[in-house]
Amino acid sequence: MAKENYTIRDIAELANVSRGTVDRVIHNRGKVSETAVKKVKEVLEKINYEPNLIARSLKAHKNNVVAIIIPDYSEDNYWRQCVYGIRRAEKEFRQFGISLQYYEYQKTREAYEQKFSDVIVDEPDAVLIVPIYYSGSLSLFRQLEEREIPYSLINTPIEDLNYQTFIGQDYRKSGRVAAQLMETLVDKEKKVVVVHVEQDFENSTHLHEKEEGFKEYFRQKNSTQQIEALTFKNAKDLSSLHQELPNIAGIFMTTSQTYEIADYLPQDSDIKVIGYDLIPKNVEYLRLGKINILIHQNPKQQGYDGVSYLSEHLLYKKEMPKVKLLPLDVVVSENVDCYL
Amino acid sequence: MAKENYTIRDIAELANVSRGTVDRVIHNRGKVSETAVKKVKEVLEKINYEPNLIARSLKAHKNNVVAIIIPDYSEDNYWRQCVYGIRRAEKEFRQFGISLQYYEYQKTREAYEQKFSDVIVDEPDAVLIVPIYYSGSLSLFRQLEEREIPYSLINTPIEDLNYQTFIGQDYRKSGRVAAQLMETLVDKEKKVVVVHVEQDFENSTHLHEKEEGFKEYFRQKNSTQQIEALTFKNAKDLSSLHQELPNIAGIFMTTSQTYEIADYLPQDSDIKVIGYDLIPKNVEYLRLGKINILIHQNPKQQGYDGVSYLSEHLLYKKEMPKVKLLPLDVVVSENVDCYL
DNA sequence: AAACAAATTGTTCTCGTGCACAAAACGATT
DNA sequence: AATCGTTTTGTGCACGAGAACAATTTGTTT
Repeated sequence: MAKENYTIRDIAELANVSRGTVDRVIHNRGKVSETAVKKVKEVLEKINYEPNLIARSLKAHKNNVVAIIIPDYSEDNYWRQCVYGIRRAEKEFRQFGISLQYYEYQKTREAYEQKFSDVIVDEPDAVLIVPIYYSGSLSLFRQLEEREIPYSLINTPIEDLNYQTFIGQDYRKSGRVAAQLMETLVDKEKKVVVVHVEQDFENSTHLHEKEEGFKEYFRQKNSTQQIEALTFKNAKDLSSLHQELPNIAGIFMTTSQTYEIADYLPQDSDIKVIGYDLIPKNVEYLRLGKINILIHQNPKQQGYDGVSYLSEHLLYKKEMPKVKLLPLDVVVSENVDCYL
Repeated sequence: MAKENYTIRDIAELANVSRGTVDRVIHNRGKVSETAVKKVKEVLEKINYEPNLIARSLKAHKNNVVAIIIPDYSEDNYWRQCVYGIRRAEKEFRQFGISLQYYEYQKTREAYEQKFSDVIVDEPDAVLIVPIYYSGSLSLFRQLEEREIPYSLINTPIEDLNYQTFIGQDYRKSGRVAAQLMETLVDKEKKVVVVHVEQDFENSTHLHEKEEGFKEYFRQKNSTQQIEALTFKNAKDLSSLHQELPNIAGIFMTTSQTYEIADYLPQDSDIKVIGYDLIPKNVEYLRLGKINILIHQNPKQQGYDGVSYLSEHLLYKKEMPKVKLLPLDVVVSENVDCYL
C-alpha cells in the first residue's frame, strides 16, 4: 500500500472514467453502468482512498444547528465547567458550519420540560441534553426519535432510549473505586456511610449505581465493614447526622455537594470524606484536608465530547459509540492542580 | 458583533477594495496605499474576522516532515503506547500535509546519537524527541537550533535548551502525590524506600525530582516517617533488597519497572508498592494486589500532543506552550480499566 | 435508419484562501 | 502630452470534493 494520498482525480485516471463517475460510485448514488462500477471498485480496493475531509467540509457548510439542553449554569460550577468544554468544541466546529443553540433550564421539572418542548419546536439538526429529570420526558425523547433528530445524553444515563451516545462515567465502577479508597483510609471498627443529597432520589439511577458499586466492593471482599446508606432531599438536612458522627469512620458523598458535609464535621474530626467533582468549594476543602478524595467526573470533557461526536456525525456521518465512559480520576490535594 | 462568518470577499466589498488588497493588509505583505490600509482596518475592527482554516489548509499542502526520535518500541510497552498516540496524530494531520519520519534507537547512547545525527542530515521541518540520554547530545540540539528547526521534548526534560515545548509531567509533584498516597497506606513504624532502577541515574534529573518531591512531602508535614533512597543500575540487582524487606513498610518505584520489585516480595507480604506506568505487567500485578497504586504518565497523550503541537505550529504558526504538563493520574485496581 | 427517450458519462462551477500575475493608476521626466 | 518606471489594485487560478448541468452513448420504436 503506497502512502500517497489519492484524490478523486487520481482514481478517475486509474479507472479510466471521469471524476463524476468516481463520485457516483463512492457515494453510490445515481446511475452508473456495471462495468464502470467494477472498474472503479477495483481501483478503490487496490489503493486506500481516504477522502480529503478538508476539501469536503469546505464545500459542505450546511449550517447545522445543535441544541444544548443544560441546567442553568450561572450559579452552578459543575455545569459551568461542562459549558466550557461545550464552548471549546463550539469554537472548533463553527468553521465547519456547526452552530449551537443553548437552552438553559432552571432546575425544576416544569422548566426542563418546557425547554425541551421549545427545542422540538425549533427543529434543530441534533440535540445534546443533560436529562436530570427522568420520568415524563420520555415522550419528548420519542418525539425527537420520530423526527429523526439525533440526540446524545451527557452525565445522566436513561435506559431504553435510542440516543446516539451516552457520555459519562461508569457509576457502579465509580462507587467501587470510592470503596477501595475508603478501605485504605479507615479502619473497620466504625461504620462508613453513603450519603445522597438529591430531591428526586428514586429516579436517580446513577446514584443508586454508585451506592451499589460501593457496597458491592466490600461484599465481594467479604469485608466486615459496616455500611449505611442515607438519603437527604436537601443539604440542610445533613445537620441531622450530628449525633451519629462519633460512630462514623468515613463518609461517601455521591453528589458534588461534598463540601456541605464537610461543614458539619467538627474541626479535629478524623472522619474521612470521599466525594465528587472539582467545584471550587470542594477543591478548597480538599486542600484544607476537610475532604480526603474527590472523584473527578470530567464535566468539561463530557461537554466537549458530546458536541464533537454530534458535529462529526452531522458533518461526516461518522459513527458514534453508544457509550463513552470517561476515566474515573482520583483526585487528592497533591494532584488537584493537574485537573483544574 | 454579528455572529456571521465573514470572508475575505465580504471584507473587500465592505471596504470597497479588491480581495487582493484585503489579503495584503491581513498578512501585511506587499505595498498597499495608506488609504486602503485604513479602509480595510476599519472594517476589520468592526467585524470579527476569523480566517477559514479549512480553506487555508486546503491550499497549503507543503508536505512538512516531522522527525520522531524515540527508543525502540518493539519490545517496550511504554514507548509503544506513546507511538499509538503519535500514530493517531499522524492520521489526523496527514490530511493537512504533515508526514512523520520515525527514527527508532536502540537504548544505547551511541545509537541514540547516531539517529540524532541522521535526523540532522535529513533536515526535517520539525523534530519530536525522547531524549533519554542527556550529556553529549547538547551539541546536536544546538545544531537543530542553528538550522532553525523547531523541536519538542517528550517525557524527559532537559534544561537550558530552546525547545518549543516540553511535554511530560511535573515530576516533583508526582513524587509528592506518591508520598501522600504512601502516607495513607502505611503506618510509620517501619521505613519506606524510594527505589530507582536506571543505568544513568546521575543524568536522570526527573528521577531526582520524583525522589525529592517524595521526601519534600513528608518533610513539610513534619512527619517522622523514615525514608531511604536506593539506586540500582539493573532490575536484577533488586534481589539484594531481600534481607531488608522485614523493615520496609512501603516501596516507591520511580520507573516503570515496578513489577520487578513486586516479584521479589514474599507472597503474603504486607509491603505497599507505588510505581509508574500502565504497562501490561504492572496492570496485571495491580489487579492481583501485588502493586497498590500506579501513577499514569499518559504516554499516549504525550505522543499525541507532541505531534499535534508541532504540526499546528508548522501549519498555522500557532504558538505552543513552553511546558505542557499532563495530569498525574492515580490508578488503583478498581479504575485501571478506564485508562487502558 | 431516423427519431426519440433513457441511461450513462463528462464538464463546470462552488466553497474561501493565498499567491502569482495582469491591469491600472500615479508620478516624474522629457 | 507622450513615455517610461514605479506603486498600487484587481483578477485568475489552484487546492479536492460534490453536485448541478451538459454532452454523449445506448436502447427502443417506428
